[in-house]
Parts: sequence; structure tokens; C-alpha cells
Amino acid sequence: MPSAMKKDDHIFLIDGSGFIFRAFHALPPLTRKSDGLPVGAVSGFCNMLWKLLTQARDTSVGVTPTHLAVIFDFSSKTFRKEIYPEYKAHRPPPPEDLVPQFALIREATRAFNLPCIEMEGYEADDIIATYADLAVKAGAEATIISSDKDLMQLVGPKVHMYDGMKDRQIGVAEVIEKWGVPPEKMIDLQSLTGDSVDNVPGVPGIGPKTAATLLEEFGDLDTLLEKAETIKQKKRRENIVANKDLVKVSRELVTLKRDCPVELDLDSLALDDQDGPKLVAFLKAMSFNSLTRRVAEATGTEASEIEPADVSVEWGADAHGPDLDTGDADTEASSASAPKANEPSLSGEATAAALAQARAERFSSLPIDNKAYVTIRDLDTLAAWVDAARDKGLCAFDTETTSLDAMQAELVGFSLALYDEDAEDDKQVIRAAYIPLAHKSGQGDLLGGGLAEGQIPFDDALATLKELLEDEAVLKVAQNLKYDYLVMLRYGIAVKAFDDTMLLSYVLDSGMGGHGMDALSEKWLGHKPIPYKEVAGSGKSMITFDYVDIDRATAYAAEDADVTLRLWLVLKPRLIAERVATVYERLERPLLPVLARMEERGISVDRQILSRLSGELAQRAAAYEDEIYELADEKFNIGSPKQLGEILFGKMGLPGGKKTKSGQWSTSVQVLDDLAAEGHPLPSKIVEWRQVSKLKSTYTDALPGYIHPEDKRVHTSYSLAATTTGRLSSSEPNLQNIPVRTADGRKIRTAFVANKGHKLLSADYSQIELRVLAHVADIAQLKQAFADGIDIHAMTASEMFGVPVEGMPGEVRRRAKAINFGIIYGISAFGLANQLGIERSEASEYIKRYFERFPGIKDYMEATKAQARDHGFVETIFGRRIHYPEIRSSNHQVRSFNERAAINAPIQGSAADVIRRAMIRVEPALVEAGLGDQVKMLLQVHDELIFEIEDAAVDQARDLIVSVMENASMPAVSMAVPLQVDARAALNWDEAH
DNA sequence: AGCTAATCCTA
DNA sequence: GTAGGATTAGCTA
Repeated sequence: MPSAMKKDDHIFLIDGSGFIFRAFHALPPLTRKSDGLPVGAVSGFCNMLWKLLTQARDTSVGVTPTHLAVIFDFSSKTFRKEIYPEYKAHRPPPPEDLVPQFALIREATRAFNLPCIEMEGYEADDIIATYADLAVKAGAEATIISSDKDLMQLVGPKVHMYDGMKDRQIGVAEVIEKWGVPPEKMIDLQSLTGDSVDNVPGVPGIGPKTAATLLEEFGDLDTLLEKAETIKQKKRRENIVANKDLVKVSRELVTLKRDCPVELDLDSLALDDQDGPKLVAFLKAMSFNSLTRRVAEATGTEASEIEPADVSVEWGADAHGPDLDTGDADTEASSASAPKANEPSLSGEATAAALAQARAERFSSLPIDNKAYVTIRDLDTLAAWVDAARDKGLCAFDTETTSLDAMQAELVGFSLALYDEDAEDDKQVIRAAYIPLAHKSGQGDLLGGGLAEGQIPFDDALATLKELLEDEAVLKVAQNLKYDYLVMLRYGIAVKAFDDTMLLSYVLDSGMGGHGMDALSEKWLGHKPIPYKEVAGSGKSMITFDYVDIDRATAYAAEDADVTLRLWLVLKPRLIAERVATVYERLERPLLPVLARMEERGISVDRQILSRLSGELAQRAAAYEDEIYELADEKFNIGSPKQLGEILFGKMGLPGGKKTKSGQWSTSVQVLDDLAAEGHPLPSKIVEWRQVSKLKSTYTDALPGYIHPEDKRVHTSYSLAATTTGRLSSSEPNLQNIPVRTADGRKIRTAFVANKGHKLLSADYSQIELRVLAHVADIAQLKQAFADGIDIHAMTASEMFGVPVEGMPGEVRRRAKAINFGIIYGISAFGLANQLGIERSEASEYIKRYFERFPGIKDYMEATKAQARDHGFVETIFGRRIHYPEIRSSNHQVRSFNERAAINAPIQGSAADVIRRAMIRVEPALVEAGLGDQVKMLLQVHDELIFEIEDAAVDQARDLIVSVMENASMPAVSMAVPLQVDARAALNWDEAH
């Protein structure tokens, strides 16, 4: 049911006729292979429509249409011909190859489920003007998809134009830039200049420049005509005076009619769901293979099961050319046709779900045969495989290298898998091959080391693969693609058009187990892939992959591509069926190249600072050790909790507090601090020794080992799919847990430095999780406090304990702060008591009072638990799902744990989604501002982004980065509290933070 | 050599 | 009370 157009709605009006001509001339000729039917303009039209519509599904970037219509000219007999019979009189007949495409483009429009509008006696431009006006009157916005200057008179604050072929937005500023007059003066300008193509007369000798100058001087056309006698230049004056009447006729011709009696009102142009099968049927009939593949994938349609549509078109040398502007094959020519409600149309979700089901069943029983894989040893065979991949528009690949570290890995081989949906033999449905690129002969000893025989020259093979990997029209599928992406990036290849099965699984099944290939293969295909250690060994005897025998490598590597492709076939349709396609497309896939580039850049770490710190820490640790052995009266391993426990609680007989899970005495800081408070000297020494040796072993000693030999920078690795909530994780080294809370710890941050002439900028969200909580739980006091910018913990304390914010004791605020965090973590009296060192009963009192003061919190928690129990998952504000399969456990501990996690996940996860969006947008924003080369994003620490910026660009970059981050939720989610970002630049990370 | 537990660093 | 990763010790194979 269409709802009435309202404010915030946005209609796209596509100038179909204009597009046909431009596409026909701008695009290379294209014919349908089967019969030579010219389809170039149709192809361009379909690609543009698809692009517009897929942007339409994206709520996170650009303009989102709510309504859309494609508008065509009907015939050349319009009211303009009556005013001026010469109008468009000199138009040549359309090129022969264009003629059949008029009807096809109307067919295409209908296949897209879009209204196709044309009216006898009116040009497309008039209909567009009418709808644009109606939209503005309804308070909505309109975007006209065209670059025709005749339409520019419509541009205004609420009406824009967009050139779909040049991907360019045309607003008021662009009109002024191009023509020297604002849109409302375009009619005056065109009246003076005329138009030779349409045979609009105008004034001889006056072109756009002169017209703009004249209009600037006289204000508007009427004044100009009135005062024409006063024009200084003789020739110009005479021409205008002589042609006054023609100018007035021209004005009538170029003025668009804004009150056409349109049959469909705006509301009936509301954007309908895509009908995947119908569109695929049409595209198949046109044999637009690449677009068919993309559409099938995005709509969850199994293309092989769709019959090509019956599209019959008369064409050829002797086919009668129709009237220039008439789609004569169109039986409904004079009436606008909206999508028909009574047409049977399976919903996208239902078909996708059926496909997902069918695929899962099929591939869980389709056997995998490692002996069937091909080893590609010559360029011709490789080219044939690449061509086949192009033909299918789909392939899976995997790289084999010498290292798990993508920054050090050298490419050794490449595997490829193809899917032939129509294969009759089950064994031919998936074909896979391995291309050895740099395998070595021998065993890696003195005798070996040369290249093994039977390999394509490395550079030749790579050049061929580059063509494939960078081809936008072929979807490349990989498992954990960020690794392969980064490796290929280092060989000068930027993979385009890709999917990652790990990310698919992550989006679909977060919380349901791991997303590694072996686990996914077992889960979905019932197949256990060859373990890596069976080909390369393990431990000390492990060899790098370049020394693996090529036949053995083929069985292993091709299987990875094979399995990846099968996983994709099973998982991809679920994306639509389970309504998480947007999460995958907007929060996961686009982040992958962003992270790969961050990892490639790395960050400078000052080796000398670390080594000096290491020395200091070693001395202090040694001093503590002496004192500890003295106090304990014997030497032992202080780092062994077991030995330490025996000394403290056995030999010295101190009162042991807690025990660990395995029944040992706990020696945690809490326990040791308690003992120290009772006046025992040893425990506090242990605590200090631990702090010092922790900093030394984990940071000052370990970090230099991660400095890359070539560029001397540290390259962490981010995992996109390691957490359940949507956060990233960082490893080797983990740069998300660099110390900050103690003075000693912070010294380590001073070793993270900017290059000469640069600064490090740290930009972090302030209290983002509490803000998310205020938003999702809709807590009035919290929202107000954030809106007013007041201290949120002090406000909480004041609300709970009745203490005024002014002059509040630190301890009171500290307790409120702990409670606020507790709420985010799915509070329990046990945990809060532990954190604050108070009795459980007292903690219970606090919680009770909190819920009384902020009743919305309790409601939110109960609602979230109920959602998790009823559906098995909870969601972030952007639709990311986190599953809790054990939420209904009968074990109280397990159930409670799952409930707390389920309460935390939407908060932590929504915040994680916000920063993901910021990360995806910040680089394009910097490039657009001309700062692309001077600003580099290096690190992410959950709510903080770290950039390295050329000195001169720091101020401008800071403002832009803050703005992108603060607005990152928009327009998908308009938060009820403002997001606040603090940013600072300095020479090192400690001072910037 | 590979695994788990304990501990501690981060948001 | 949430979410991670690294280190060390100490056990098992």
C-alpha cells in the first residue's frame, strides 16, 4: 500500500529518453550474441538503474529514494509543435541500431518493477517538471537523473540533478558554475541563446556567455527586452530588438510545463520491492551475464532456475523504424504503467530462503574429490580458466604463501574454483585448479632453492591474475580475504568485487561458533579439509609452502578454493533470507580494504625508547626480586602462582582468601592488596614486581620483535570476525591493549611516534557506550545530561545518592561510575560488590535504587533478555545480530552469563558499528577534501582512531575527522543523544591521547 | 610440541 | 558484571 508522500521522502525522476540517446552514443556498441540484436543502450540503462537501486537499499550513504519513476517522450507531436511548427524539425531519424532499443528499455523498466511513464502531447521533461513540483509541494525532495540542460531550470534547494553516466551531482552551485546564472534564470538564458539541436530560435550572435552577462546586467529577460534600446553594443542591440518576438516564442518553447495532467499521483510512484526472478528473466533474455549474476546474487535468485523472459522485438534492416520518440512495441503507450499488484511475484526473502535451503542440502552431500583438481602449468591454460571465470562472473580463489603474516608473506601459489550450475555431472559442478607460481625444488638445503620446473613465469601469471582480480564484473570469493587482499596489495593488485565467506558466516551466525574455514566446512559441507600440517608439517620440522611438492600442494590448495566456493553458495543466499545483507554490505565488506591498508601502513615505534625502558624495568624487577627472596627467605619462581601460593599461604601461613577454579589459592592483585592492607610487606612487593615484569615481557621486550625489517614499522593484524559483538580485535602485536592507566605504562605509549614532519592524531568517542545506552533504553535523564554536556557519572551519583554535583566527594562519583559500567555489562550484585569492594547486600541496594531512579533501564534489560530468549539473538541499532544459543540453559550460571552478554551486546555492538561506519567513511572524506595523501588512518582501539598527519594538514584534518566520527550513525540511525569526539595531535601516542 | 589456567593489559 | 589478546607456568602427549 503506497503511503502519502511526506517530508523526508525523496523521488528519483529518470529521464529515460535522454538516457537512451546519451547511452547509445557514449557506450561502445554491444549486440546480443545469439542474434546480433543491438543492446548497448539497454545494457547501459540497466546497469545505471541497478546502481541507483542498490544505492537505494543502502541507508548509510548518499541519497535514498523512496519514490522513483522512469519517464519517456511519447511522440514528437507536442504542444510545442503547435506554438512553433519548426520545433525539433531538423532532427534526423534515430540510428538504425537504436530503434529496437526504445521498446527494450521500456521492457527493462518494467522488469525492474518500476513505473514507466509517458504522455501523449507532452515531452518527458514536462512530466519530470510536474512531478518535481508536486514533490516540492509535498515537502519532499526530488533528484532528476539526467544531465540535460533543458531540465536545469528545475534545480533548487529541494530539486537536484544527477548525471548517472558521469556520476556527478548537479545542484544550484553547479548550474551557476556552468552557465553563469542560477537555475531560475535558465529559461531566460535559453530563450536568448536558443538551441540548434531542437531548433529553438533565440537571438543570433548571442551564446551562453553573452546571455549570462546581459542577464547579470539587466536582472531578467523582461527587463532586458524592455530596455533593449539601451544596450551599448550596436550589433547586439539590433539583433535583440529585431528578434524580440522570437525570443518570446523561444521562452514558451523552453519553459517546462509544470502542470501536466499526470495519471499517476506521486504516492503511486513509491519504490516497490525488487522482483528478483522477473528481473533475472529479462536480463537473461538480454544475455547481460555480469549484471544477471550481480542481480541474482543480490536478490537471492538462483539464475539457473529462471527461464529467460520472452522479449520479442522487431528489428533489422527492413524492420520499419518507428516514429522517433515512440515506443511502438509498447501497447500501453499512452498510459503510465505502474507495477501491477496482481502479478504473481515471489518475495525476495522467500525465494532466497528456498534457495539457501536447497543449496545447503545439495552441498552437504556433493562429494569433494581432491584427485580431480588440475595443476595449471602454462599460460594458455591459465588464460582459459580466467576466461571461464569471466564468463561465469564468479570464482573463488585462495593464495598460498611463505608466511601467516600477510606483511611478510611471499606468494607461492594461487588456486581458483569455478561453479557451473548447469553441469550434468555432479563432479563438474565445481572445478578447481592450482597454479604453482614460486615453488622451489629440493628440500631447502644447500642442494635445493632453485625454482621447481613446470611453473608459469611469475610475472606473466601475476599479470593474468591481476586482470581477473581487478575486474569489477567478476565476483571473487575468498575465505578470510583480508589476508589475501593484503598479500596481493603488496604485489600491486587491488582486488575488486569480492565476497568473504568468513564475513558472511560472521554476519549470519555471530555467537554460533567459529568462522574459520575448517569449522565452516565441517558445519555446512560435512567435509574435513586436508589439515595444513599434513602438507607442511608442524613445529620444528615445518617447511614453508614453497617447498611443498606441487602435486601435494594442488590437492591442498585447490581444495581451499573449492570449499570456499561451496561455502559461498550455501551462505550467500541466507543474507537476504535472514535480512542481514545490509550489515554485510555496509559494515563488513567495505571495512576489509580499509583495514588492509591500515595494516599495510603500520605505525612507527621507537626502538630506543623501548630498549631504555626495558633496561629500567629489568633493574627494578631485579631489585624487587632481591627484596622478595629476602622476605620469603628463599628463591622461587615469582611468576608461578602455584609456587607463590605455597610460599604465602603455606610456608608463611598468611590467611588465604579466594581460591581459583582449579582449587588453588588465588594470588590475584585483589587478594594481594588485601593482604598488604593488613600490614604484610611481601604481597605489595609481589604486586609491584608483577606490574614491572608485565610491562617488560609483554610490551618493551616483545614490541621490537614486531618491527618490520623493511619499513621499520609495526604492522598489527586486525580480525574482523573474532568477537561476537562486532568489535575488531588486534593481534601480533595486540595494539588495543597498550597500557594507559599507570604512569609507567604510559611511557610505553611514548614509543609510538609520528614520522618527521608529521603528528599522531588520536580521536576518541566520549562515553559512546553510555550514549548508546541512553539511546536504546530511552532514558530521559541520561539523554538530557548528554544533551547538556554535563558529567554523566556525577549526574548518576546525584540522582542516586541525593548529593549535589557541586563539591561531590570523589568516592561517591567513583561508585556511580562503577554502577554505570555495571549496567552496560549486564550488572549483577556479585560483580558490583567485587568491583567496589562492598558487601553483596549493599551492592544489591545500589542496583535496586538505580532501577528505581532510571526505570527505563530495567525495562530495557528485561526486553533484551526476552528478545534473546524468544528469537535466540539480539540486535544492534544497525541490525547486526548476535546469537545466544545457550540463553535458555537450565544451568543458572550459564543462563545468567548469557543474559548479561545479551544485555551488553547491543550496546557494545552498536558502538562498534558506529566506529566501523566512521572508518569506512573517513578516507573518502579526506580524499574529497584533498587530504588523501597527507592523512593516514593507522590504528583503531574500539572507540579511538589514530591517524598520522602531515604537520600542515593537522588542523583541517582534525575538524574533518571529528565531523565524520560524530555523524557516523547518520543517516541510518538518528541518535537521541549527540556523539562527542575529542581529538588531539602530538608527536607521540601518549601525548595525543 | 600443544594445550589450559592464571594473570593482567585494553575499551 | 561485557568484549578481547599475550605471557608464563605447568601439565599432557
